[in-house]
Amino acid sequence: MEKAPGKREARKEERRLAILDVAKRAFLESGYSAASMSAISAELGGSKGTLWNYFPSKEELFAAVLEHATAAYRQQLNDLLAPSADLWTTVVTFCRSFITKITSPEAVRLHRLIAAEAGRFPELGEIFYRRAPEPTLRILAEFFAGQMAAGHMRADDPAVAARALACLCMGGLHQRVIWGIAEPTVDAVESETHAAADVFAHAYDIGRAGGA
Amino acid sequence: MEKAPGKREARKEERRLAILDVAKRAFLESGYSAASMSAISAELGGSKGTLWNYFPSKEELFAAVLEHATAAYRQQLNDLLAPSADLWTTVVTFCRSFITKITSPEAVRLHRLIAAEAGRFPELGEIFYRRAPEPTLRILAEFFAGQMAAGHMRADDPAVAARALACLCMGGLHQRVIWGIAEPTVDAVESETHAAADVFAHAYDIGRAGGA
DNA sequence: AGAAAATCGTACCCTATAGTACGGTTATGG
DNA sequence: CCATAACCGTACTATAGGGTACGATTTTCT
Repeated sequence: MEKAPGKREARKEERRLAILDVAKRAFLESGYSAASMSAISAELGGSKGTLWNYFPSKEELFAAVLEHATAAYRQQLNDLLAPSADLWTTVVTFCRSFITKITSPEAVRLHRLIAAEAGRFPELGEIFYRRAPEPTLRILAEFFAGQMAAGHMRADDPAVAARALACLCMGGLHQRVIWGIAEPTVDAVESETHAAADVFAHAYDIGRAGGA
Repeated sequence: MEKAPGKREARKEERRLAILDVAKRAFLESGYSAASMSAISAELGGSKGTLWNYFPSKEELFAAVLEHATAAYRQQLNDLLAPSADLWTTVVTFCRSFITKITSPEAVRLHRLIAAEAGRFPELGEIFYRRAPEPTLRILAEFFAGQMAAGHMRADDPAVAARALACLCMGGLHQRVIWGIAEPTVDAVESETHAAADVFAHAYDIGRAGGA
């Protein structure tokens, strides 16, 4: 089905990506209402006609931007679970990576934007959820199911365990960063990581390496 | 210090509250950018001059609305911790009330608005945090400190325990409601309540009443 | 009653913005 | 080499929104 690219299509795709990139910055920075098509077009450098040629309205550009951004977000969340020697280390490592990702400036802006517009663009929350939190929870749940079966942690509903760990990672520092009252410094991430992992380990009878 | 009210001041205050009420609806519904001063003034029924008489700019009206709304929000969060016969029941009751409050339509809209604008109005997140999450966490932490001292739960940092419980209540259903992909039905709240309380109870060695 | 403050209605200014129109220009494909 | 599709620049429309100005009117304080 894939034909030889052809310079036409190649340039079009490249341009499309450039537009999405500029528009993404604009929307993440200012929100939907405050971002301006004219400004996006100006930063792109071409004419406004061209922009409307690619995306026939502000809403459709916005939808495309979110589609693209959440896809990239998902990509980043896929490889967070890296099994280590022991379960405790795996959990700590996951928490650290996960908290680091979700408190990164771009992730925070994306989160804000989605929360802000979820009321007026109902599909928006769904495409985000299907792409980021849901797969992450699924991977976690599958992993915990195996660990429970192997007797490395208390047996219970693995989906509940997955949600619990995700909650513990998202509720504290992440929330405060979103509210703009905390910075995701390395120290803050580390402290949050250990608090989350600690509570989780106690809840599911996970032994700490070194026997603390 | 408080002088006799005087009809002048009384009417002024009343009018001020009416403005805040209308403006609150507008901002919660549309967000800062999309809400319009002219529309607010129109819904109020007076002249635009009067509106600008009370609040000299859109930004100041917005700030006043948030100030007022978060104050009300705090009021509602204060009485959530109602000690019962045993600790397990207290925790479950708290989770249920807390989750119910934070998933209510108005709380969700407020949350969205604050998340959306925290980037551009840095003080905003702070006034919200100081008024709602922080007092709640403090009350929880004090309560847990007492329970730990009495040997009713595993002794640990009570602040960490408070944060953990709050995270467990905010991470699941609440997030999905904010993203617009879940409804805060009674059943959903109940299920979330028990999941959160269960994990917390295991993490802190809290015995269930009836010995499950 | 009379001064002062608040309100009203309305018209107005200025700027910004989504979106259109169009004639000229450049690149691509056959 | 030529038709065609994309692109550019620019000027333009229409609308809306924040904020102001001002004279007329009502309400409150003394």
